[in-house]
Amino acid sequence: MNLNFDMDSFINDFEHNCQRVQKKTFSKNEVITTYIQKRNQFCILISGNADLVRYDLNGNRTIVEHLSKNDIFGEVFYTVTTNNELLVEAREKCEVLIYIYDSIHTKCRNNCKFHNFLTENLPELILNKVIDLNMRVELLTKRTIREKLLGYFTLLSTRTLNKTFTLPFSLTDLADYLSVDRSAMMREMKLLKEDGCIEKNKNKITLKIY
Amino acid sequence: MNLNFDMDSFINDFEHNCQRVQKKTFSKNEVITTYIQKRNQFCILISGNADLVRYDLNGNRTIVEHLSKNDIFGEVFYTVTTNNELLVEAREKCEVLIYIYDSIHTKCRNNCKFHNFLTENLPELILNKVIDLNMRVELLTKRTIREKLLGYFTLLSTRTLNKTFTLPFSLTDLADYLSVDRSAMMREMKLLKEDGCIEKNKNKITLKIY
DNA sequence: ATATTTTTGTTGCAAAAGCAACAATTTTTA
DNA sequence: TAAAAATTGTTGCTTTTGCAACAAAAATAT
Repeated sequence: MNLNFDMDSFINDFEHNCQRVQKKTFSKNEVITTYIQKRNQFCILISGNADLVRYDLNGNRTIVEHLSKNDIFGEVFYTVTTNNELLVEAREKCEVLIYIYDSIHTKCRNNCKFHNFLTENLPELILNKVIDLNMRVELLTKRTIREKLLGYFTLLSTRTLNKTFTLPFSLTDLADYLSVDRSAMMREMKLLKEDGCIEKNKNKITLKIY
Repeated sequence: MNLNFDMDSFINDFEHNCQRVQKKTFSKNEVITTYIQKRNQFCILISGNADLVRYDLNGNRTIVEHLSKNDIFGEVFYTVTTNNELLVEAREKCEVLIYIYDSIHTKCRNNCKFHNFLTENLPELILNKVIDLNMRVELLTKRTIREKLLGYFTLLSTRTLNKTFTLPFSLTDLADYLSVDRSAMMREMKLLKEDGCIEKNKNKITLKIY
């Protein structure tokens, strides 16, 4: 995600002098956090990528969000009404800033770097989150698997400024992300190839239309 | 939506001394704004309610968002990549604050009330937006019409603290909101009644389970 | 390097959802 | 208040999607 400020240099300079912020490292497949109880946790993904996943009662897995560098997450963004469990799973080695707060407004007593950073940049971080979520809603409201696939491919193509791009995750995960059955998605993908809409080998896709 | 600050009293006191903010009134069915071109429009719905709708190439209408008092909207929240048109339609008489800005950071030269208000309260307003959107994603990722209906009803029941509640829009709109075919939704609703999961007359629903 | 696990690709069949069409009711408008 | 428009409710049929199961390929772990 493109930011108007330099997160990296902030992170490099960041001294850990605030009791309420921690920097933690997670290895592949570790659970970074869960959204079970309300504890006002707010996290920033500094490096790596992760997924927010939900397992429902029928055993379906849904990738609710795919998180990459500079994305924010945490149960502050949720009213925990669901009866399904939400987990954030590291997809590769991840560095995460974890922060607990009472309110967005509450400033740290010692006027620490991190709080100044937050006050300054939170609106932009959250705004980016809203933009991401709106694109997610756009995708999910599409009526057919074909439209969802094409919509997602168009998104990736636009982002990379290239008709050819690599999927950020496996096809199994893609189905869980689009919230559709994997075999049905594979079938539709085959049809898209046959119709000349896409080319595909492995996780590399080329959009032939639009 | 419950806010930690008093929007109403701000609005009442609000004097229109900033060139970049306008307060406008719209009557039922008027188009409040469109998300066609990038012009950094950011709006706050002061009263009434409205829908953000999309019409796709197959003639399907989707209610992307249902907006009510204190909700924020505008194309700042969108990267306009879609080829479908997005419109905000007033569902009843609406009062709207419309604001154009270069960046969240840019402060008004005359240090006006509105800008102070924004600086102070924007994080909370946007945070609420994120929470809403996450619930929306939760709903849309559900796999069946039945699950979507029950999920939505549970949401309304939780919000109103009551097993019986009135839908905020017509059944036709509900289908467009859940992004499913209306007749299929009606059929599922009938089954829900037959299975004793809900009771229903007109737009009043009672949840019998959970 | 080999065994194990995960992912990919495929299919037949079943279930769910979409489409079209229409009548009945309710709401809106003239 | 009568006419027009929109919403609700329903159904038969078609299409799409999901499910289950399996083989092949690839990735991962031992």
